[in-house]
Amino acid sequence: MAADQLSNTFHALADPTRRAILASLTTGEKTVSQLSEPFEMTMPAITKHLKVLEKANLIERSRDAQYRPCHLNPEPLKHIDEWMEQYRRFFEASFDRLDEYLKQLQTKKKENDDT
Amino acid sequence: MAADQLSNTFHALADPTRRAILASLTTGEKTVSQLSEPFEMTMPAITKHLKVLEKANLIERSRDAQYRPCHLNPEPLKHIDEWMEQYRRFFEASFDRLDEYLKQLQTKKKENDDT
DNA sequence: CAGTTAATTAACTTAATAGTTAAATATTAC
DNA sequence: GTAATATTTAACTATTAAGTTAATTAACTG
Repeated sequence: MAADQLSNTFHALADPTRRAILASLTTGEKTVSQLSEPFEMTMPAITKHLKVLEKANLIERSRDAQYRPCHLNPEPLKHIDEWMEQYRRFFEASFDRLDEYLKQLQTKKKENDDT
Repeated sequence: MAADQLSNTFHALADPTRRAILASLTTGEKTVSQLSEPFEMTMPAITKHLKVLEKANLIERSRDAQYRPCHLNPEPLKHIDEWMEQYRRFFEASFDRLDEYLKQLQTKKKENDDT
């Protein structure tokens, strides 16, 4: 695998199990057992996937008793988003961007209304 | 490699040579020789990279005499952008999105002024 | 300290990647 | 039809990836 960080990140994302793990971490920290629960795969396999995600800097780990909780680090995704910028004009009209922004504002508004 | 399209796309992007090829295609169609020119790599190696990009549907090819020109297909990048949506809130404040939209509007305006 | 739970490491297998060189194919140009 | 150019395919090598089972480490629990 190429040593550059963008390649590491894309490589880490090129596997459905790893993407599912990331998605699972959007709701907060999880232990390895919790993360492995949805998959028909042994724990060592999950450990390896976590190593790939960690190498790509997409997750960070801590220690809590026997547990090694993981949490999401979104930074590398931001870099992908920035890399994508040079291609946006090829697949996206500028007004779609506004649409999206307005949708986000509405979501924010609802969140604020709720609290 | 996993069979799903998103995995194929991420895999194709996980190599600096392939990303450089894509970037090169943003300025228009190129032949294989033209694409291989910047790289210290044999033609068959480039052919293989093109096959990976083609499998990911990131490029399309035609025939022009001996040449097999390639052009960019941005569709899979759009899918990545959509996939990314679930993570944007983790790395991006909503006003960044507005900033970007306004920048795009300015660019469009300039383009229109020029023509 | 003995036992249990959580997670990792080691050793191994199988398949896929990324590159090479040499040969083959397709098209044009004379 | 022969030669030249552009590109691909074949055959091979070395490395990495993704999974397994079995053994090990780390920390808690009684």
